[in-house]
Amino acid sequence: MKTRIHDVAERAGVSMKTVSRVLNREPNVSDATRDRVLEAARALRYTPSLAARGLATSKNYLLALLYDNVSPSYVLKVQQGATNICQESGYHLIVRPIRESISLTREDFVVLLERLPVDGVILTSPLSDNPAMLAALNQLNIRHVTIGGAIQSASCPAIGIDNRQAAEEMTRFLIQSGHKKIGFVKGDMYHISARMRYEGYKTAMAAHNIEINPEWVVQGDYSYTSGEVAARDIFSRSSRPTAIFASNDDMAAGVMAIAGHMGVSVPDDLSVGGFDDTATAGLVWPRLSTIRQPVREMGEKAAEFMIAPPCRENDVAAVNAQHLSYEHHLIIRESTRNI
Amino acid sequence: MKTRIHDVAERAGVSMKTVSRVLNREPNVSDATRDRVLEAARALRYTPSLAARGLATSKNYLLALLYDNVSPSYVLKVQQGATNICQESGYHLIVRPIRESISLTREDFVVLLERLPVDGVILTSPLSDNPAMLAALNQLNIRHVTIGGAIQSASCPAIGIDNRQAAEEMTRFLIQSGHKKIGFVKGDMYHISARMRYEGYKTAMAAHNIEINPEWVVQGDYSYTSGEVAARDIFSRSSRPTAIFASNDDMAAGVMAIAGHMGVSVPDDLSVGGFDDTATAGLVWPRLSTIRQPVREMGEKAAEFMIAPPCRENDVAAVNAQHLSYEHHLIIRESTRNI
DNA sequence: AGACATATTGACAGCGCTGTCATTTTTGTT
DNA sequence: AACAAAAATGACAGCGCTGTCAATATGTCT
Repeated sequence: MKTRIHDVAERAGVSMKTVSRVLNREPNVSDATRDRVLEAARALRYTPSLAARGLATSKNYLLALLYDNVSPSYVLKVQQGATNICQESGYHLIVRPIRESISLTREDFVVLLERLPVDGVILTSPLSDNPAMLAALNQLNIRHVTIGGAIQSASCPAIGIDNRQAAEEMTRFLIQSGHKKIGFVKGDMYHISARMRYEGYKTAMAAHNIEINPEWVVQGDYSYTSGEVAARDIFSRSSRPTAIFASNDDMAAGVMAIAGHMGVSVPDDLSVGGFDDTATAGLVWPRLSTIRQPVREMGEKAAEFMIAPPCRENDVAAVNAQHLSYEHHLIIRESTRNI
Repeated sequence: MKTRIHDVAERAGVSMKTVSRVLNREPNVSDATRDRVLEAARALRYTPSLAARGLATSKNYLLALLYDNVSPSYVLKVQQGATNICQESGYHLIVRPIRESISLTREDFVVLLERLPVDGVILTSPLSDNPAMLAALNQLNIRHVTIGGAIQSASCPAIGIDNRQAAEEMTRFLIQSGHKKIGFVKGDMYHISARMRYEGYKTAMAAHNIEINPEWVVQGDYSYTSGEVAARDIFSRSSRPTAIFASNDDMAAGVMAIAGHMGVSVPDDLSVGGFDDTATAGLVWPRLSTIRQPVREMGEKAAEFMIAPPCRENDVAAVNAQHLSYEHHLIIRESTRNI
């Protein structure tokens, strides 16, 4: 039925072990032998059995991507990046949506992780910053990497962008476009990113000596609906801002919908800034000015970290090299304008 | 380190095989023994090794979800449904985005599938209808199920909705709202769904003796951008329709964006209908009237089909029972109105 | 040429589980 | 009580691969 390593060995006239060596790119195989083996393998269309290999090496050749509740296009981009890398290395990516992760305990996560036969776990925000999850991972001694969570303070490889600086940049852009009355819609504060983005907004405002009107700063939760609620809230105040910076695209889209509904024209009466450059940003009209993160690349790097051999415990430099902050880009579209 | 079945057997005072029987819910174990084993397993926090089990049974306990290029929220819902079921049965779901699948040959797919160590493959549209993919699957004798592809004619389990009837329903709804000048944006004709939706539109129009103006029927490819292009095209004609039925939400959103841009007010000057009820439908303003598919349930059913023991070859009834057409729902929102 | 170091190769056990089949225990029947 | 039939249990091999370590081939240096 299925070809086994034994068949390849026979055809190439070598031992199984030698075939194994060639297939795993181990050293100490003569070029002639290597060629012979590779050809035999190709001719027989041999693919090694993951299960057998896993049993022998006590590896699983599987990574898990865990996510909760973030925007679909974000998750899918991470997924795409991670599978790209997995593919190259003979790994596979298994996915697990986890709903309402914030209400789960460490024990819940332990149970979940115990039955996940993987060599590494990729966490996306808000799981990236979930202490119970991180504790469970450490307890079970499972390698992991976070995307979009805290970076400097992380005790594991961590990948993201400088949310604070990016938010500062967007805010500065609005200010330089002539806006002074700038509202802000906060994201779910469970996400470190939400806190950093808020910080960035405040920093930029302070740097330009613009006082923040607290009536225009509203708590959201990163959902479209919360953006709508926030916008209704802000528009019901005695005075209105000329710009609103929503800390993600979905909320920005919510703001725009309500603006449209209330006869506030974007961008003529109101500039709206988003964050993430998800699919949403290009779907609304006018299209959102936003901050782009290189999400696919981040997914790739995360998988690379999990597949690469673990670096030595004491190698501080190597560990620091796993705290990776990617560049972001301010994308200017039609939802913002000079005044 | 990790507990093995041997440890559990020792603790329960039985043989390994008996533990195995209990864990796999095999018959012929006395209740007393079963309880003892289960307790021992729980106490030891035993989880079986997928690799070892896989090697012994020549199963992989993995399913693959293959997708190309459809809307992220759609894919994610299928994913969610499928993982739900996998979880219950100790399976795991591995994902594989496949880009530009239409340009790949059977041989490409064979190579791809050969290194996918899975027990079953779930295909979403447009892969569901890709003959090269289906041929590869059959050649390698890999179980598979399609979602959103052809149903009656499928040679494998197939899950979907009656696209034709759903499109007919939407069209009828527009007609009954007083519209006669109804345009249509076709989807990518590689998708069977796109063809069926177009059929449904034509059927409904014919049933009401309304002649279709070919100037208002434009080819799109299911993308947002193609919706924009289509709208520009339609609006540039000598006369304009009062309603446009775009055969998915993304294209409908594109139509709405261009309408907004050209001063055509939705729904006052133009009603717009979408299809799929993806996240997009709720993100645009006004929100789209559309057709909802029970996507999560479809993902669940697909996984169930792949996990359940294969039905006997000659059991025609059982095979037909695997051609499953789910109910759709017409969702009326603000993008359409009576005239 | 001989002695050693080094590079290449192979034999074999064993990873943790389940299938097969033999064995023991229980149940049912007369 | 004796026996057959059925239920419960266990011994053991082997799934396909790789790690270990021993064996052999090749090269290098006096």
